Amino acid sequence: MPEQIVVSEFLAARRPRRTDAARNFDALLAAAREAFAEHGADASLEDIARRAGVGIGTLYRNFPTRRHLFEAVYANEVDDLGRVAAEVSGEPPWEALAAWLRRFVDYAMTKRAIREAMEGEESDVFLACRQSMYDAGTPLLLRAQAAGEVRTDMSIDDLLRLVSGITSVAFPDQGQRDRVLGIALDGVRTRS
Amino acid sequence: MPEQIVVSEFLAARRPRRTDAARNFDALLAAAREAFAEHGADASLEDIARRAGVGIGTLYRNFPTRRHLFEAVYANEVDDLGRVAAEVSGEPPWEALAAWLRRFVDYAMTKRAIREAMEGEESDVFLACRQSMYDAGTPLLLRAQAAGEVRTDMSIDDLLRLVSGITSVAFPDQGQRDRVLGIALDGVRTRS
DNA sequence: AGATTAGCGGAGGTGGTCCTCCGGTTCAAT
DNA sequence: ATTGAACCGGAGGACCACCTCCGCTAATCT
Repeated sequence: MPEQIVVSEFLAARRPRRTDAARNFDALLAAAREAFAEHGADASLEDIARRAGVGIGTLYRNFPTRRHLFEAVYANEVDDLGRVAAEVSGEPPWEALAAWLRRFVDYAMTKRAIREAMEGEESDVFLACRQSMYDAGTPLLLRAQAAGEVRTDMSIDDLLRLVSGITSVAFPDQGQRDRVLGIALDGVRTRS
Repeated sequence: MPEQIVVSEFLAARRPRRTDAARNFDALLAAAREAFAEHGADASLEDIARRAGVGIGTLYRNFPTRRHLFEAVYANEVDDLGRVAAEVSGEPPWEALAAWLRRFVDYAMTKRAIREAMEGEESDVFLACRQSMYDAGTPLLLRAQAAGEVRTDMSIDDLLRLVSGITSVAFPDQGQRDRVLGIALDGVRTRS
């Protein structure tokens, strides 16, 4: 099992074993994901508990601090990203990279949160997550560069910051977002 | 006098005539600019008053609601942008556009705020500001397109959203931000 | 200089969020 | 079915931001 699963293992370890407790844990995670997507990283914790149909005490038992909760949600998303990278690795170099990046954009929750996570103070979990994202994307980038499809004067860090910037801006419709992302990616490709 | 000044006229009309009041007004605007840049659009109003060395009552007298204050700061910035557009209009097409966009990025305050202003509900002032920005940028874009320097399948709206996306992401250092911006702008240029 | 009045500023009421604590409830193991 | 432990949920105190209101201050005018 590759690196990418490490994060969710960390999550699974914290998931309670009793059935009702586990259900609440999942509900909280889902509600938090939703709330963070909507209001950014400082959504109201009491609102999250409400959405999850759970008392505020339960939230605090599972996630002693806002950061714990935030990290848990984030880790979940990042894990998926690793899985997608494996899935697309069969495609031609450029298509694989583009598909992965498009998926990167689609993470609605992470839309706002990823940005706030990249700035700000680092925690172990955030560092691990970022590393995991980089590990997932780097092979795709390197392959596209080796194939002469992507300019060689940029790093995975540059690439993800570029894309997450576009992700964090509001667009009236999805079509425009795709168009603008396409333009940015044209800058990433080598000139023919 | 072109369109761009309209916004600051609106501002000047609201500026008190008494000297101490005018000073407070300016201090509040400066403090707000700073606070919004730092904490985003929901910075604490009491903190802003404190920074300005002014009572909270004074803040509310000048700006009855947070939106009023926000709009005032925003209008100020946008106005400058119009002025810069006029300044660079002598440069060659591509250089003029690029210089203007780079200036666009530099507006630290607007960094976070512009993004939040572009989503969310529209107000008259925001619409006017956006329009003013578009009015300033459109001639530069059209000229660069006419000169065959910029792809013709994108609008000023696409362009500003692209750039403001990059603006809203945190970068470890200014150099990386410039590099990434350069890459995105390569996507904007026509292929030679 | 004195009167006038615009403007100041902060005390305090309101409401929302954070987080703790513990009496009651529900699960699971026997 | 019973029992013990794990878990639930929300009442409540601390805190902070918002915004109003009004007695006081100081700028402007004559």
